[in-house]
Amino acid sequence: MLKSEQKKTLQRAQAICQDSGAQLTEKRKAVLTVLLQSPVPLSAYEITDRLLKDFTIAMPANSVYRILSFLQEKSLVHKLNSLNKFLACAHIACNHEHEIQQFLMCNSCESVKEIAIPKDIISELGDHIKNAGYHLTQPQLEFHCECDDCFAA
Amino acid sequence: MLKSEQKKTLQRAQAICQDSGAQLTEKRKAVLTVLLQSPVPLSAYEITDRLLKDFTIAMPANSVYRILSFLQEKSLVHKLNSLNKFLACAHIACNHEHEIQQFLMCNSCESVKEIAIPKDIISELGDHIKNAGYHLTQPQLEFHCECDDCFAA
DNA sequence: TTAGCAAATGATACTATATATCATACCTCG
DNA sequence: CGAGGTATGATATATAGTATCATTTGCTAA
Repeated sequence: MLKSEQKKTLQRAQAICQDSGAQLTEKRKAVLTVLLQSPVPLSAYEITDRLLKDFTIAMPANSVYRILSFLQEKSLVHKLNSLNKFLACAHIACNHEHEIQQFLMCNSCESVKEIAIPKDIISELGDHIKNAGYHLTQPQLEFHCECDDCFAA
Repeated sequence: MLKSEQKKTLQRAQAICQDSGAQLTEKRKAVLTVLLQSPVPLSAYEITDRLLKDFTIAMPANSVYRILSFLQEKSLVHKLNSLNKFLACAHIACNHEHEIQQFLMCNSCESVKEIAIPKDIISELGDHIKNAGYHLTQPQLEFHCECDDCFAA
């Protein structure tokens, strides 16, 4: 992510926090920045490492998890449940409503793309699930893929 | 799962192993039985507990994981990546080809149903993913839901 | 029958992921 | 200033998973 883009994103994040009466503290901002700078999702402990190396911040594990929870509540960060890793939301800076998230994860290079599956496909899936006796509540889907580059190689 | 059903399932599992020149040893059978008897998916350590309580087998963690890997290779057991838990394949006894698995998991009662999403929906998803620059490799999908009973309550 | 090999399991230690509990720091409002 | 809330830290522990090497077991071939 470009520096200028990043600055704008952080400003927008700050605004989102303030709207709900919360504060984007320095530490929270540092965690978010680490994720914004990473091309791949990071584990909580990897975030700890980066904070130390890049920001000289020694943050204990529980604080990292607490801050990640906070950022997830504000939809600034997502957790990839199948990888136990975290990534910054790709849509902080743009203004569109936060919708359901789906993730495409490359098994080779670990890149992740956050996409929105069209409503009609989701609702088809929802119908199918309903027939099986379940109700889809939080359709965060994680697709294990290969990206075009890795696929070609 | 009924006792009689279970016996049949274990016989079928044994046959599946033998077909590939592998053995369904007593310990492997015990792990599979624990999973067959559980209405909810279990973590590796929960399996350890059940083995001790129900079968008086004290199995170290690494053996449990090794056996689970073996059973996964034979498609007798699946892992729910978003929960770090394991469950017996619902289709051991029936003869149809093992297809791609999808799972509906109830957030409340933890019940899991293993379903097959129609090919055309999957391929719609696949097309959409291709447009985003990725190739779906292993479409195991895990849907976090509520089951009808819990939803009604 | 038994030496020898491969497959299966165990012992042990360790790494990685995550949470619980209580203490402390630091604002802000009266 | 002091009370109360929000944020963070210290510490310990729970949970998930892996690595390495040793031992057991059971087959196979002389």
